[in-house]
Amino acid sequence: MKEDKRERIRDAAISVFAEKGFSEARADEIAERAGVAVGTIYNYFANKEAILIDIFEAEFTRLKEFYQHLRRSGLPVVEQIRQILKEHFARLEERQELIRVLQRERFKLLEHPGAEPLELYREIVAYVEELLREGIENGLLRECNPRIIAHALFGAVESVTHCSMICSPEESQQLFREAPEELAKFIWRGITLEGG
Amino acid sequence: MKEDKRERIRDAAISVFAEKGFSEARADEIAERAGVAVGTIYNYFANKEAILIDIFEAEFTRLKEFYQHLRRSGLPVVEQIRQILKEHFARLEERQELIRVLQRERFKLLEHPGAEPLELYREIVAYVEELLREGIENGLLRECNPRIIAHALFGAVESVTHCSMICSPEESQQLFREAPEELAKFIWRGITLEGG
Amino acid sequence: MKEDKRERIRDAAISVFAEKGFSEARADEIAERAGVAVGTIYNYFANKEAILIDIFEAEFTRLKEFYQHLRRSGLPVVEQIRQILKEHFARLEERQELIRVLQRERFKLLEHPGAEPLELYREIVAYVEELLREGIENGLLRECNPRIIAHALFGAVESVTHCSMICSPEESQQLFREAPEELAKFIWRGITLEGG
Amino acid sequence: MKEDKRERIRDAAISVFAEKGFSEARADEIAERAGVAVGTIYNYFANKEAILIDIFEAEFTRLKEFYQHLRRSGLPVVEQIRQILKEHFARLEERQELIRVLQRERFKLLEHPGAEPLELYREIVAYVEELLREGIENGLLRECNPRIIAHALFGAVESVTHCSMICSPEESQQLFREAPEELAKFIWRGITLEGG
DNA sequence: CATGAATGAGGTTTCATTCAT
DNA sequence: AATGAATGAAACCTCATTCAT
Repeated sequence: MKEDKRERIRDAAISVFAEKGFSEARADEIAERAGVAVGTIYNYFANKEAILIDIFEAEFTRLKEFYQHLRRSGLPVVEQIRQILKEHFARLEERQELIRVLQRERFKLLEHPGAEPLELYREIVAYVEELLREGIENGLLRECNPRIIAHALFGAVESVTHCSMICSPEESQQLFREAPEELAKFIWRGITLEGG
Repeated sequence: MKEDKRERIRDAAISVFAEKGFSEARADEIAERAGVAVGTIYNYFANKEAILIDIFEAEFTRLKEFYQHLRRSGLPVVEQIRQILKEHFARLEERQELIRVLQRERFKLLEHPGAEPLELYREIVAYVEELLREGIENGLLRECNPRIIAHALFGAVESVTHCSMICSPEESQQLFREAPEELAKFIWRGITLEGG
Repeated sequence: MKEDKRERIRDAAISVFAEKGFSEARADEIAERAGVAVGTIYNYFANKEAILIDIFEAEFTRLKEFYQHLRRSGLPVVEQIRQILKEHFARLEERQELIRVLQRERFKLLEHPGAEPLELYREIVAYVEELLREGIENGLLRECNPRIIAHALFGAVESVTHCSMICSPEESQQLFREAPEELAKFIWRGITLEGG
Repeated sequence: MKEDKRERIRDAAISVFAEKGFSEARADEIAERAGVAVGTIYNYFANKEAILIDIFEAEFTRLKEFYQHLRRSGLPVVEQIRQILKEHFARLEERQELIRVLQRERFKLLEHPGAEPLELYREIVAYVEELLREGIENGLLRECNPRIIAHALFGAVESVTHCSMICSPEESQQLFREAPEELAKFIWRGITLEGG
């Protein structure tokens, strides 16, 4: 019950942050959408920014766990990358607003250089980077700068959100249906050896 | 002289927006960096948001012109894409702060659905989309959804900015040197026909 | 308690408006005199102008009720006019600042042509106008344009405020003592039939 | 030519003051309506308030001269009062905006207790007051407090402006036609001896 | 723990006034 | 004398945060 209220506040915050952006989001509105009084927010979070940090931390922790799990799975590199993409798109579909907040407010992480979320983000990218490196070493992927390509991979996936920004809701729906397959192909070709 | 002052205000705004984000940027600081009084800002722009919109509009207009020029050039698709990447990275290198603002505040465009900048952005992506479509029709590029891939292309390129966010200044420098080549390869493989 | 605070803010505003005029009245000073923080004002009123409108509305509603009550009283026209003057001067004595604000800022009502206060003001004058018309029909008052004379009646009464503006506090006091009687006579002679 | 420009600025100010009130009147708009640059205003007036003071002073000086002239005319009291009303209404008709400004901003005079305009205003009322006193002494007017009645007289006349505030332009026109006669009768009966 | 009225620091914007041209 | 861009003090209002109930 207690944790439930914290959850509700966070979800309400996600919804408002996604819509107006962090800075324009008012505590009143978060409280209203969460169905609590403004004061209650401050029983669970130190301040508005703490909610955002918490959102980042929760999602990045979740992602990190996913990657750790994946690594321990012992699946071949190819399959791991496939799983990553699958996971990403599944998450995007089920929690569009959350993903939108993470992308929209990502720059705020820089204001807390030593804090948890940025560190987690680094680790997440590092996992992918290492995966790519492994793939290269195993002769499965082509030679490349794994850090750059790891980011490019994320960038390509995230672009779907930007795309949905400029098209109609109907086009958006179609987009979300086709994007996983399209991007998987795009990325796959981008990183595998010719003829691989 | 007059246009010069407007320019100085805009550049100062870019610098502050890049650093703190639009919402946290204070008019005082923009004025200070521009070397003018606060009031002067409002002789050139209706309000703080108008500066941001102007920044978007100016850059997107510039980009649109570049794309129009490119299209009229009659260069082969391959070469056009090469030029686009070259242009993007050159711009990123010479105006990092500007690019950072465009990426950071892109979501604000949604608040002005009918306004110029969003329309320009649509046109820009549409150019790339059409270029891809042309390449596909000519048998130069593989079959794909050109809209999705157009965005993915942008996303991959933009990811460099995010990458530079999480690494040291030295790593960043190296990154900017290597990224163009790396991304060109990644994208090229991602869109060409096998063995193309 | 809550309504009490709203009241205190309104009264403080009346005091400042009377002294400096609406436009020169600063929100800080209203808050200070009301014994609240600036922000508290805006928990009760949308903005500074809303306080003024509220002042007009409250007083005009009060007046309208007085006139409605009077009309239902069935008193003879003569007595009704006597009551109106009595009421006016009593109100002037007990709430000089309020009356001063109503007179001073009356022109601001024109900026809200369809709003409540102007409408109430119209109704109030209309009551007097009709009363005069009734008196004329009954042969108690001389033939006249009741609308013009209704306004003239108000104007004459209000002039006391202007008079007090240009004389010393001592003279003012004497003025307030003598004015009711003097004006009653003046008005009475002005509207009754010769020898009435 | 020089005096002409000063005049144009003053007239423009009257027009803006009448419309928006002194405090809401912007120097830019006065300049625009006067057909000069903002800076030019300050070559002729020390500041915005000085224009208002000047407007008051000019009109009150004019009025004072009229009253002085009248007094020296040796006309009978009755005729003098008739002339005063005639003059008032003529002025109201030819310079409605000016009259509106004088009435609207009259309270600002209190902020300059020792200044010329308030002094002139005192003198003007004093003339009428004395005229009334003379009439009473001569047995032409009824016994009354001449100061109060002098103000009441002004108040009644000024009420026409307020009346025109709440009615349609067409009603206003009719009002201005009928008011002089109506008010003259009202006032005359209010101050003369019964059967006078 | 929950509430929500109160707080007041702080930011945006306005606009009277100046002064270099 | 005329100009109008530049100035910056000042005012309104917002809204994250607190704390008494």
